[in-house]
Amino acid sequence: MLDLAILGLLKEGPLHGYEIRRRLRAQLGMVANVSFGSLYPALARLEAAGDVEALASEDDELTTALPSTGSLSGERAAQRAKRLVGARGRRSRKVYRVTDAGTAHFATLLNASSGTDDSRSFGLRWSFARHLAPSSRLALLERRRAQLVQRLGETTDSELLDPYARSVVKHAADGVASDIAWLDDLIEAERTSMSDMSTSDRIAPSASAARGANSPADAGANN
Amino acid sequence: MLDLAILGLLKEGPLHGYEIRRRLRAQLGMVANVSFGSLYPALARLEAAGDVEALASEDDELTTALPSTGSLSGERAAQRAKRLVGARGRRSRKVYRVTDAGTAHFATLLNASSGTDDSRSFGLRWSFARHLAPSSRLALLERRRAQLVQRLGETTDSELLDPYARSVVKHAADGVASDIAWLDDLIEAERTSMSDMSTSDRIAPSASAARGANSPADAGANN
DNA sequence: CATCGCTATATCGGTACGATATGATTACAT
DNA sequence: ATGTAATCATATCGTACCGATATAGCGATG
Repeated sequence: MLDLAILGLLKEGPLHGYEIRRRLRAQLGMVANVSFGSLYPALARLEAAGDVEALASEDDELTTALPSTGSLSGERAAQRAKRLVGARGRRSRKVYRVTDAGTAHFATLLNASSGTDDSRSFGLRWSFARHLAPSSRLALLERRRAQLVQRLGETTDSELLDPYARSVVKHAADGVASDIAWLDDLIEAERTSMSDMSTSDRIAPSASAARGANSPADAGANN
Repeated sequence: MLDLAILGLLKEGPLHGYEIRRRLRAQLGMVANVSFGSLYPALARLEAAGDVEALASEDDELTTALPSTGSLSGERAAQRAKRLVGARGRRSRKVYRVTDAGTAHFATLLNASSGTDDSRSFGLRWSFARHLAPSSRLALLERRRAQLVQRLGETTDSELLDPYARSVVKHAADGVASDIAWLDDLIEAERTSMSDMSTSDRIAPSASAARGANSPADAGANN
């Protein structure tokens, strides 16, 4: 569940652990709240499995790609270059790059029909939906919708609970209903996108639900 | 986080593990989805800590208090009573009862201002809010509200995300906003309840937000 | 210059989950 | 009646994640 986030971020370029966490919290902080205690073991696990590999931390074009560490303005850079000989920066940060096996593993995780189905897991999957084929996207949405409908059906909204507990259950059920409505919107958008793709020209640069997504499908649809 | 649920359920009467899980999923399935792999270790942990103690499984007034196991209609009951001599039932189920130390621990957990603050933790806490003093209830609500407001503020809703990820972040932010609105309603209800309590008679059996809750405050307000 | 804060990696203990094993009892079909 | 499927009930194992903590280099502030 965390391997997916790491591999998905690393697909856009090599990063080190601290920066992975920074970006995950900045961009997907609402969805995945990852901590160091899980991130570094996950990176070690992925490296042992051959899904990622550690670069030698050359920090040649890495620091230029990371404006966050910035504030090195000329004189600072010279001072730093004089102090740090060769290939070691502040604390020898380990920069990871995704391998081919890691790309395959990412596709497997993203496309997996089983696994845990809590809201954070789905949110993470859907935030990488640009790497899925349109049919897989639709399947993922409808699978998730069926799960939520089942959850709503299992709600007993019984009156034997005190008002506080009942309030919690009611609010949670409202949240699930809101999720279902959201999924319905997404499903409709995906459907119209697919029909637009099939009926119009191959290159239709506007009015698509997936506008702005590069490489619309690089993970095979295995179902 | 699970100790709270177990102790809260056990406050209403002794139960065995399987039944604890059954009730938690039936009543608070939206909030706490507990599994055996965490429930039984938690029970053993609580027993080792002295917060609960195991009864000898007499199943005299326990099975009568559990209509779920039912369908024992006369003849079945006689057959069963003949078969099972004395104090052991189907699989020697261990019935737990909360101790005084467990009650104190429950109050501590419920009243704790620190600890994890995810939505499931708060939902569980609030579903036992009848055991809190009104001032503690209000403090809990406003603490949670401040956390959610901060979460919303940290959202960057940046446009550098692709439409799929942006949709997830947007929907999550909407959910947080909905939670804040819900909390505002609860805060207002608690405030009016407190002012009603202070301005009207001591015994006002109707028009209270906490109507139906027995023993309105048995956990001390420690803050 | 000393201390604080940020960057950066790593480990530890505890908590929770899913899968699985085991066994006893009940329901149901053959 | 007998087999067999389902349910009740407890327990354990491996794994994942989190919060707290340790360590350490470095820039900025006072």
